[in-house]
Amino acid sequence: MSQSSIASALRRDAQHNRAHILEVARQAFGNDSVDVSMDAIAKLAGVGAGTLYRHFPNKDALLAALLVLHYESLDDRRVEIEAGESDAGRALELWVEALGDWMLAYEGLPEPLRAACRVESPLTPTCHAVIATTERILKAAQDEGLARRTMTGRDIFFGALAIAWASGATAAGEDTRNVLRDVLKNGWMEPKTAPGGGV
Amino acid sequence: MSQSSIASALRRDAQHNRAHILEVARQAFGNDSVDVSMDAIAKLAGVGAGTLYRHFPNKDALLAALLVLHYESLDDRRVEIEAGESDAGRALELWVEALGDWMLAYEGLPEPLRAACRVESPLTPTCHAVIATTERILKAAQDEGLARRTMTGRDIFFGALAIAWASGATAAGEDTRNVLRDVLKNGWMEPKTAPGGGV
DNA sequence: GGCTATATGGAGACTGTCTCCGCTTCGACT
DNA sequence: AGTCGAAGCGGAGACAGTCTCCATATAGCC
Repeated sequence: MSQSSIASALRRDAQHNRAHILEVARQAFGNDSVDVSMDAIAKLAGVGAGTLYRHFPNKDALLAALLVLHYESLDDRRVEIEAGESDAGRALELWVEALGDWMLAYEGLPEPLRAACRVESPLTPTCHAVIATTERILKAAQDEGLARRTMTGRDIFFGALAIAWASGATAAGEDTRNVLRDVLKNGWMEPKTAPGGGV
Repeated sequence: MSQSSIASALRRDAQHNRAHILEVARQAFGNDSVDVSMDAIAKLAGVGAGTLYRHFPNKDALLAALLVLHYESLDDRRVEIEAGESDAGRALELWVEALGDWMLAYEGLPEPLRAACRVESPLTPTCHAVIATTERILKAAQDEGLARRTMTGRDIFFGALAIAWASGATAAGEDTRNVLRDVLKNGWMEPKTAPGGGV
């Protein structure tokens, strides 16, 4: 009874529909890509388009709701990394890896994420949260001299996003993905010896 | 008269229309982005949609025709670089810079370019040509020990493309673009002293 | 000037996002 | 249990984009 106010704000049938739509969308986006049409999702969920749009006013909102769920597991991973890894440099490395996987939870996801960083969208808050976390983990590494101060959390976020976009979910760019990840890593790592080319 | 066989294969009015459409499209894509609709371009050019599609069977084909023109100036730049720069490492650097500009000739261009690398499209040949050139310039740098052998021309192409995509044409990511470009550069440069993190 | 291959333009098929609104159903109150 | 208003539902259809089809118009060779 004393659930959250959100739960009680929705009639029980609506709650069920909402959850069902999310589950169906998760599978549809996961099996194919975010290109699956809203109408198709409505049909798969056995509801009318109106119902779908009542719960999620546009496609980004649906994606955002799905991503918030995913974000929770990303945050769990963050806690895990921060707890288990005392080396701030290694922690950053693990975090960026987790970040890459998160961004590719659904094929085609990088595009709306990028858009959300430019114009307000339902995905925007999640993006900002991820950037802030990246910033924090980066700073810890910087404070220990394990990462250059030339980069910001935002830079790393965009770097990871760009790599996710370029390599996509298809296997086509497996090698390229690994190489670019390595390039990004080298990019933030503090050179052990002489400074390379600065900004 | 003894122009190319292409010219004589088209009636004069068709030649004129084709050229006019190209010019209009160039301006439209340049002022706004590649999102300008085909219908809008047809209207701007004062022709029917049928005429537009007769000359360019789909949007990618139109983009490809435009890009081929741009590719010529990119190739001029390549010749210029190769002639004027004896340092193979510096040549690579200049080439990647030119590459970045070329990829952002029109806002939104990176997306179709990436798609063309995965599935056949009118843009595919141009992409392959650019990758091959990058490979060649990279190899020259590698042979002089100025670039790591861990990267391929394809990797650098995708790296540049990813950066172009992430920073877009809008000014929003000016800093990020520069930082990422630097990261990419550091990524291919042979470390002067001790080897950093390997693959 | 006549004729035919070539070219044209725009209606409309198709697909996708999203809105609107008449009808249904839940569930609180009696 | 029965009533009833608010919450929810579904799907027709508005709108925008890509691209096709074909009746009509035109260039340019005779």
